[in-house]
Amino acid sequence: MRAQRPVTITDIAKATGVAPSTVSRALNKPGRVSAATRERIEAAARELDYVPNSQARALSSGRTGTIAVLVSDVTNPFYFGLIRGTQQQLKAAGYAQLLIDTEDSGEHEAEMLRKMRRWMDGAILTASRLPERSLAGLAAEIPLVTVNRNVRGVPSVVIDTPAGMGLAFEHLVSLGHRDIAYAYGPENSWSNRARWQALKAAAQRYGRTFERVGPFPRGRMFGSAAADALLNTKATAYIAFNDLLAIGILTRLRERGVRVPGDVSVVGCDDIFGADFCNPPLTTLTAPIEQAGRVAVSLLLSHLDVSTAEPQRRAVVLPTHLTIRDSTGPAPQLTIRESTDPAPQR
Amino acid sequence: MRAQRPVTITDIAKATGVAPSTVSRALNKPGRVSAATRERIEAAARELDYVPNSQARALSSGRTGTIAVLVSDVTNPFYFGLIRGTQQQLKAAGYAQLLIDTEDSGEHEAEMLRKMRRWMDGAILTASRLPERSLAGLAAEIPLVTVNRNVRGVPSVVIDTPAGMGLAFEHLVSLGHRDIAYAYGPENSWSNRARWQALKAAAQRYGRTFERVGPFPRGRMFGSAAADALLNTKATAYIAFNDLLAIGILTRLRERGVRVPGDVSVVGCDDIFGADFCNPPLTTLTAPIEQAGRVAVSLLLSHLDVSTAEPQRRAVVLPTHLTIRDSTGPAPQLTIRESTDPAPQR
DNA sequence: ATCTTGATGGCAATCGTTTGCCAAAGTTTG
DNA sequence: CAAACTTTGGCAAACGATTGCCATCAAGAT
Repeated sequence: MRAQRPVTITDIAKATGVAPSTVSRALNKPGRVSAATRERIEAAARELDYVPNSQARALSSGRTGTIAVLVSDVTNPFYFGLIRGTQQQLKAAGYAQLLIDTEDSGEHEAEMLRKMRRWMDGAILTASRLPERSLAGLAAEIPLVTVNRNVRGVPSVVIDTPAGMGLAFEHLVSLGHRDIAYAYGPENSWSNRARWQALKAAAQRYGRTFERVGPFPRGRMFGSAAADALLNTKATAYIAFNDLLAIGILTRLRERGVRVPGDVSVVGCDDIFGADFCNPPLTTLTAPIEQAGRVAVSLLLSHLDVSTAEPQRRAVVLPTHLTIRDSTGPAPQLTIRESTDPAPQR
Repeated sequence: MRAQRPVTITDIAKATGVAPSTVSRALNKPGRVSAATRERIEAAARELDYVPNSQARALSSGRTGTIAVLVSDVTNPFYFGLIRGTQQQLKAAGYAQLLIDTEDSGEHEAEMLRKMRRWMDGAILTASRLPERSLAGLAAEIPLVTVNRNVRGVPSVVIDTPAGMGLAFEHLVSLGHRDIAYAYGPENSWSNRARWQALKAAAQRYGRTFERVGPFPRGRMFGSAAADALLNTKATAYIAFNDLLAIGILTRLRERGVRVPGDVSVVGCDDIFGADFCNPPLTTLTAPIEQAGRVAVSLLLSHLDVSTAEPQRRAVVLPTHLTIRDSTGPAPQLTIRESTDPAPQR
């Protein structure tokens, strides 16, 4: 009712009898005007319910107060925590969050970034499908932080799932599993490749045979294909690219009458929403997802402020831990599918 | 690399030898300039990789090309589909989506809306906690569309879960359940109240006794309290405010050794991510959530364009359907907790 | 008493785009 | 052929804030 025409800086100037520039300074550069006038101006601003027009501000100052967060698929539960983390931290710093769904396409991602580079002060790429060179090039134009993607020259926060993979492997080995298989995720996922590499290394360390099925696209529904492929191996324990896939695998195994963890064990990755109440509850590598979002924002914001100062481009690594639930158990004494195991213990 | 200083409309004007105003018109009002010059200008724009500065545009035209979507909690899976729906439709219309988490607080919601009213052309309120009068007042200032909230004068899209409640009730009755209880959700939820009302009406229609426990706050963890409270009633079938609560209830029942659906049946609401793979898979009222998001955007956008034309404020109602999974089954012949049932069949 | 200096506030340009208004064409009509 | 329109393009004023530069004034130094 009250706000017919929005209150501008000029209205405040008129009300207090100073120039618009003084109002601007009083509100933004505290030291630049005398305490007395500043207080008068602040009072008037409050009184008139003044809200700065960010468009106008952006036009002259060049900063928009908006940070874009790009996710490859808003409906992927992995991003829930991430989004919440960024949201928290951004709000605390007075920034708005522009959420963009790149639909898992690198081109789409690049186009969005180009189209919107003027709308935002910086961007957080939570699952970039862009090649390294494009990323590095983009980073030269817009302040960027990547999550779970490590590119030289671009600050990043990565969740150290690869290290966690060692833990998962160890866990399965300690349960007596000798043959372990990995359900490989999408080729375009950096995390997937990193996890696979880590796992291969772990297998080598323990001298275990190790297979891989896939790649499988993102999404729970492909768990069926993955489960079938996994059952075709001689493995008794499966590690899935992520929880979504793992849950899909669990569902399919149940359909096919394979008991978990009686016949086979399953380990997921990320500990997303649902991992704790699926059937059976999933043993998984718990990632500090929300924290990753917060850290990514801090990183970005620190780069924004001291843009001219030292480059301070950092890569933050966040540790994970293994959460053991009911989907893993001792290896079956006799493999249900094959009994061929004449090989010595090691 | 190429884009040192961003290309402006003036650059194009210079390149083609026309005035900036002509460029603006060529790009925005196709009919206003001759086809020949327009083509020349478009070519130049393409050539120079021109990206309009939305801030400047917003400043003079008053429209920002941004729509805010307010959710009460980004991590609530209910919003996943919604966000995806709005995202789709907004992108198609060339708008950007500004996602805002109101943290389930009406004050926070109002403040955000106030602070950001200049950043956006309109807002979609997916779970407003604001009182009716505030909402109506706000709608006078900013184009608004509500989801699952019906306020006079504010266009809305509501998912007709109440009608679906009838279906759920019927389903349980047909399975032989005579005593049904509702796990009441948060008081500040409009949907919750609407569902409760519908259920009461259904109970009356069927002449069944009907109890209610709660209210319970939002969130899965409160399912434990709800389950305990429900077990304290003589009901053999439970309907939960939403799936999140239902899943929590399921978890607790399992803990307490109550079999579902052997001992009691459970019905949820919304069919969120997870409802199909929890243990046991949840019978629930499937809501067209994603569609709701899309419709909300269309509604809002249509209001934006014809602001001066007929008011055409509408309320769209989306139907739901019952998805029967494994959490509901025939009523137990003999209640496990009580055997007192001397009453005649009806 | 004069000069320097620092604090304070105002003027005016600027950011990039849109849009009302006007002028110069070209086109139709009587 | 003149009058009356229609196109088409340009000028210049917004939009609301920021900021470099200058003017003023008071206090301190000489």
